[in-house]
Amino acid sequence: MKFSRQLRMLHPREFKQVFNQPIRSSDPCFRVLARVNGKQHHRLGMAVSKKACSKAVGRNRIKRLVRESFRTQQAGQVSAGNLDFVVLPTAWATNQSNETLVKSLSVHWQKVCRKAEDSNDNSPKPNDG
RNA sequence: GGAGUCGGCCAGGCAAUCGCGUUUUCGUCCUUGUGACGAAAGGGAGGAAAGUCCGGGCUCCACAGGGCAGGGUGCCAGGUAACCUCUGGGAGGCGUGAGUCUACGGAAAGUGCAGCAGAAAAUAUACCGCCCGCCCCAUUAUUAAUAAUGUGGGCAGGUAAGGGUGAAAUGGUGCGGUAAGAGCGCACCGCGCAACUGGUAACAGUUUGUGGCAUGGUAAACCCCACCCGGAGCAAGACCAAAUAGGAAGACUAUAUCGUGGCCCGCGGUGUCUUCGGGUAGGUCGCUUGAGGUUGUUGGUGACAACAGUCCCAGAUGAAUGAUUGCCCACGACAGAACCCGGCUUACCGGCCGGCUCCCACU
Repeated sequence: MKFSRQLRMLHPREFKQVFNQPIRSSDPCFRVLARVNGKQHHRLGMAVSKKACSKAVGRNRIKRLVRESFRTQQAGQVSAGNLDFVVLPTAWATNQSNETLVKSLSVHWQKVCRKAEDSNDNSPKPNDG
């Protein structure tokens, strides 16, 4: 699959929308936030802080892994509505191998999509969990 | 062969599949454009891209001008757009040597500073000593006065040889000299000044003359001297332009105020008149052809320069340059361009090449 510029979130206001009322998924490596975007495709945004990784080389590595994972897995999946994803790596992720991070991400994608479908089905009812 | 020293180079490789920017070409579509989509081909991080410590280019402020303040540089010459820890040379320190290190101008313009130790730390001084003289004491000689002697005491003076302190104590060694001593005198060494010679110069000298010898250290303390430095930075700056708002440009000019930077001068705007276009979000440019790389020739010890040929080698902007698999090996460190160059500094797994020095062995 391709990963063109249209599949990326480019403006601060788009990030703000996701931060507003997101679907969450987190583990020691990443926090993933998502929200239905009402477009023809999923979109990806990243926020890799200097706090998470002080070296530019490390930040680039994480961003490339996230993009690659998104491209190979998420773009093919069909869910109730297309989503905007924002991936926030933690400082812990800096020291992990590529393999570990890729595994972690694929779990996140599935989890977020399932949650999105559930909330779409149950949206009329209040959640009594 | 071993030890060392200096310089240069590389920064895992190959293949397959998938993917991201960029440039060019071609095709399709339409709203005919700096368009969208697709295909092919080319190219896609570093030696430090880093730290932002210096120096420039470039942009705007006046064409960056005068003065004060402030800052930088600091042996000599050269190279450079400019700076430097660049190049060559000099001096001094270290090393057997190849080499290497040096904030390396001025302390007889002035001011300041120096713990402990030591007698004394800057107009030299005199603690222990050494020595002359006088007085007392003791002993000996002597009739006494007196004289001589002293591991003896005191007073006044002469000394800086010797001792000890310190990072540093007012030239060193020897001989003469003297009461003891002293550049007091002499020889040699060292030092200062002048001349001469060599060198563009710093500086040097088996050279000559002269001076008995002075001006201790510290200027990464103030300072003095010489030379240099305007400020801000690509979020510079230029252009296109929704919403919104009513100003903007040119000419002339007293005060006040702003641009303007640490300050003053100076310069430009706000004021008046004339004429109609200005501008935030966002976008485009700036943005990579350059003090460029590379090959050769010539000049130079060299840094480097000149000429000729040849090449185009990242240009992103929520920010591309990656992932997976297989094989090989030395098993892969530090680390990611953000306007561009020249240096410096710091980080770093390892590997390769060359010059030179010393030691050992063999011929």
